[in-house]
Amino acid sequence: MVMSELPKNYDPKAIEAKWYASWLENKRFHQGHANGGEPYTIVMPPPNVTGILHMGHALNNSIQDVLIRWRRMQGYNALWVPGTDHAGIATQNVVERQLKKEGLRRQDLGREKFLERVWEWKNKYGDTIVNQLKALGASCDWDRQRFTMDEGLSNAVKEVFIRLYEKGLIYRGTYIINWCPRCQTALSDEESEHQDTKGKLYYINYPIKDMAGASVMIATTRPETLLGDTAVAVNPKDERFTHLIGKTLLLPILNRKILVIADDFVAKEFGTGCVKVTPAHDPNDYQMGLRHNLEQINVMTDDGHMNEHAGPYQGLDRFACRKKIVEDLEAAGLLVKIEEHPHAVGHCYRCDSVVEPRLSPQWFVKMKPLAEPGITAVKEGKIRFIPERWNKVYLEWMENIRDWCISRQIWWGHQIPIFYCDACNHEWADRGKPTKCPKCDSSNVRQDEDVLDTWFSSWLWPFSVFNWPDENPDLKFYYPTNSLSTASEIIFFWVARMIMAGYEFIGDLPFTEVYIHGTVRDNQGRKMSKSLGNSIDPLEIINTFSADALRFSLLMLTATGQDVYVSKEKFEIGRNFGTKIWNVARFMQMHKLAPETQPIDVRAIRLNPDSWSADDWHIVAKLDDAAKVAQECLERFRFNDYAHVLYEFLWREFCDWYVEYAKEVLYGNDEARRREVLQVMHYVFDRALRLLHPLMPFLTEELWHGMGYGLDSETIMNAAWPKADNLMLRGMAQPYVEYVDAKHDLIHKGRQLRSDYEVPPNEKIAFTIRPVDANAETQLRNDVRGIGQLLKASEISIDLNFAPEKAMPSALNALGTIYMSLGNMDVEAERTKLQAQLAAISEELDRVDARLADREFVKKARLDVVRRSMARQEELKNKREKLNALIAALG
RNA sequence: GGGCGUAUAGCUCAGUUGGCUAGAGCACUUCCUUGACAUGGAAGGGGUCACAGGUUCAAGUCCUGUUACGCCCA
Repeated sequence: MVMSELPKNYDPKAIEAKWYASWLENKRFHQGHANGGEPYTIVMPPPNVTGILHMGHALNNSIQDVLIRWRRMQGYNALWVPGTDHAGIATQNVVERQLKKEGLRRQDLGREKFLERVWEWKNKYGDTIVNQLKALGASCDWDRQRFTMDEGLSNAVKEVFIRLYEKGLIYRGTYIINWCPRCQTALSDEESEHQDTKGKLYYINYPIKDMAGASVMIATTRPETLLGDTAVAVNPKDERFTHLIGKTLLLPILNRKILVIADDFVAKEFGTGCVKVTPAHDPNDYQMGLRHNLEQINVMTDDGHMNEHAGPYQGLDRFACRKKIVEDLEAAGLLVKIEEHPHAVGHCYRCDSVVEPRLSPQWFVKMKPLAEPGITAVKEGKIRFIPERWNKVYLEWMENIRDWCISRQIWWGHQIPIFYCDACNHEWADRGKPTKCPKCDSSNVRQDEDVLDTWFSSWLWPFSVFNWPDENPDLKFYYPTNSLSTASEIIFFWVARMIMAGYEFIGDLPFTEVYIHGTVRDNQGRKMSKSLGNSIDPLEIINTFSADALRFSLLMLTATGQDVYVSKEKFEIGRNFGTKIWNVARFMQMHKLAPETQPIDVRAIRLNPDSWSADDWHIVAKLDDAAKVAQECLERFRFNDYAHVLYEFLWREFCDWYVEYAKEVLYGNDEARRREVLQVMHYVFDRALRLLHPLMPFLTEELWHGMGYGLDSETIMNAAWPKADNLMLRGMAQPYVEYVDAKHDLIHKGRQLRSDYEVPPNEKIAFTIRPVDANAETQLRNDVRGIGQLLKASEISIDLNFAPEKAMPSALNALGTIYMSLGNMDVEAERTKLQAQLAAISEELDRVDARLADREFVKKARLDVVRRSMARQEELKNKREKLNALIAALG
């Protein structure tokens, strides 16, 4: 037996570091197509290079690690591909902040030098989160770690852009886009986050030209944009205003002449029914502008200040301008009123600035044609969201998909592979870095300045990590991948787009299952965020408890797809569980066989069921149950139930019952029994460790070796996943399982008697059991010592004909009636107790009687339900009879 | 405005296709340092399953409505 002595205390820090290093050194996570087998693939949602591990990452990556470790043990060619995302705006912001401390702007460095700085930053800090994932125990194939801006992935991006461009699905156009004045770039619709804001609705009079004193009242939430108004619109069906259509108004302050137009878009109910039209600053107004041929006047600069079209307000910040213009309108007597108006305002998802809808020339992807196959795939169930409800959210978005603004006015990212010839105005896409115009041969050639949206590289992730467009065996083997685990926030940004890219460029779906986990929140239900200061640092938890504790607790608390509320104390669950397992392992090690006997080969245990006690059968059957349930839970992404079943099995069934019961044997001197009980323990514990391994990889690996279950050259990572449903075993075990469950109840009842009569735990006391029948008698007789041990009994008598001579505290059980010998007892208290039980039983019996008397119930309920009711009725009647007898016996 | 989610013990949550006496962890009460473990053991208290209707032999579970909170989209 290769068994090393386990130290008294578990030291997770040293052990976790040791095993992770060993796994890496032995390339345990590495996989390739050449190893064959059935592939099981997960691509990790690439965290931002600027990222630091938060609870959301910890949860998501624990989930993925559980899945991949489980499949690996099942014998799949399991591959988990990690990587990081260049996170265009976020990373650029970080480096710009750094520059600012040096008193520099990126423009001071110029594009090339600035990019050098970003790469420097990336090389220095970009692996922070990757290293944190290692502390978590993530079993990713780090040899395959990718970065969205590495050479291969950049090629994939270029290839995709050019294919779409040549297909006519990428176009450049001037439209209203979401502009972040702080980041000074366009954003996609998804990157503009709507936040409910307590805004105001300003009612303003626009004087009618040549009609002194007459005016039209409009309502707006953004009064500063009136400087760019080129019309006022009313609904043509709105009789209140038909007389105004065609009239000329004087734009307040600027006194520019604008017309009143009629357009169906105007909602009669909103505001005053008259709306100002600002084609350069509002998407709806823009459309209206096109319909009516209105001028588009952009009144703002890139950084959110008013420009030369803003007249006296030029140079003011947009919000300062809002304030000023309202004051001026009031002074001019044109401001009618201000109302509170809660509404949603777009905010930049990177810097939280208020987004400015603004007319701007940008690149777009035409999405409708790309969406079609992705819609079909989910409708036909080829791709499945878990929980299912996300199907609807996804389909809703896909069916109403809008074109994707992909150009960003930043420097860090994939530069758009479009080139312009300034000599002949030719525009073309190019995979290389052309220096000459292919049309006129001029060298007056420049590349488009913009870079692509970060998501334009992430949407290719499931195949670009396998070096697409290069056709290669890994790509063939591992694509499509299997499970994708991610948060709901990212369904539109990423999941939907990956599906579209998969179909468009590979002609096949990127994954078959999308598990959407919940959001990690604090105890008050708030999202964890830096600004709220309510985040719990996973690394701090790993430090105070362990990575295993973090993983176990987190998953134990996460019901499928529901949000998780965590606080530091909750991680004690995992820590305590780990300690419990550690200690039971130490207990097993304490018990050695006599030195002259052949040692147990824990790696090749040959069980002897012929010599088993009921408890041996019971624990082996319960292990089989646990394996079965664990398997089902993992297949259905029910991680909390998976954690729970192992917790229950190891702590309750194994430690609390089986081990306690085994002590009677282990401290005895029947060597054959000692041997077999130890064998059963090792058999069960080995398998339990394997079942637990995906959740608590470090502790299980340490114990698996410590107990001698694995050789130095092996790892529990590759040990076989215990198969469940040993039908023959289950059939044979069934009677024992029923008996032992009843025995546990009997012991519980005995302990209740002790507690009821305040017998101190360390005081031994005699019990007598009157079995219900001869069969129970035999079983109990075989078990008296074990039962006595758990009841702390001085003596246990089994007596089929026991009749107490004087009043004794007693309790009923399926196996018999248990009596406790007490010097002198409070008869009245015992009577009260038994009568309370009798009342409860009678009450329930009445309900069951009534149910069974109901013909409709008997006729319509399922057979097994009726049967169970009848069995219960019998049982209750029985119990009532016996309780009456017990009460009578009290005298 | 539309959609989704949640409401079960003091707290945080499970509860699968309706069917035994609604469960767990934490917290709480009492007792216990017995030979794995006090990061532990034993026993216990605590629930009108948000509210109002309905369907059904049977509803925490299904349907309708109401309220509260949260999220997403416009």
